[in-house]
Amino acid sequence: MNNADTILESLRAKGFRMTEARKELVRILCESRFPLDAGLLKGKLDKRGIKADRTTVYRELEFLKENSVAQESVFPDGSRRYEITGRDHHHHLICQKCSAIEDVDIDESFLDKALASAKKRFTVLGHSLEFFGLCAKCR
Amino acid sequence: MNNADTILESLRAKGFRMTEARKELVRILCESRFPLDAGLLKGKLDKRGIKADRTTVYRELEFLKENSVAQESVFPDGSRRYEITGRDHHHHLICQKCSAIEDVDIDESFLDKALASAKKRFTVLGHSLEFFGLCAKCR
DNA sequence: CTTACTGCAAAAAGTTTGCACACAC
DNA sequence: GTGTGTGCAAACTTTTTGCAGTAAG
Repeated sequence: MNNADTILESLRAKGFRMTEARKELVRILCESRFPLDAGLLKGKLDKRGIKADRTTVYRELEFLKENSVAQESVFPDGSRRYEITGRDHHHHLICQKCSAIEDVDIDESFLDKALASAKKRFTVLGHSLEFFGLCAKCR
Repeated sequence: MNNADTILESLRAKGFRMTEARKELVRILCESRFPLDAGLLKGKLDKRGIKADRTTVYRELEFLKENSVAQESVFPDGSRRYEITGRDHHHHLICQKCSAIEDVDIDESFLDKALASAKKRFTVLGHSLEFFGLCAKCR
């Protein structure tokens, strides 16, 4: 049983229904190596022959977010993107020219130290860190 | 001569015109301790009795960005915000409850090291790093 | 007087909402 | 059958564009 099926099974166990849009969105998110926005997801559904309204995609993403299946993040270009949860915490390298997106893992232990003084006056719950520049093809 | 006047003078020296909207936007950006989006800037102009259309605000922000007077960044909530350039490089702590924004300086020397391997296949030109959580009042 | 800059109207892009209907279970 | 999930239309938010008119220098 692959990752998508595991996720879908746990949703079903919670009493949620298995619709084509839900199943395929979870599969697409599991297969993607980088975060996708609502428009891209709608496009992929179309290509796979799943007809679902824009509204359904937005509502489903909200649903997946609420159920901790997908995580939302806003990219430096303003796009609101979603990726499957459960992956190791990581960040992205975004090509300014061709919009290619790669994962990058960085050691964040420094962040705790660097934020030590700030944490006295602020409870840090999370962060957003993305890098932009040029990918191998475009530089 | 304060910072805003210095900036305005250099713009005038380049042959650009001194309009009320331009002068006041630069002043507002200089005075603000955190980045503002187009809507907030429009509101501040209104309060100060400067009537300028939304369009003018957007065009002026584009102009200030092109002339390196203001820098744009997209916040984790999706808002596109602007702050005056020339300040030391820094990041922000954003309260999820009341939307308060504070500056935070962190030592980023680690980033170079952490990105060493990624830099072999990607030219890193910049990054966006914001923290979110709860401010002193809200936690 | 020249043209940078502006306002207004309209469009575009992304996202949300209300409501009746459909379909998963 | 029950209620979750859907499509459609419309509204909303944020940003952009075209064009004729205004005003800074």
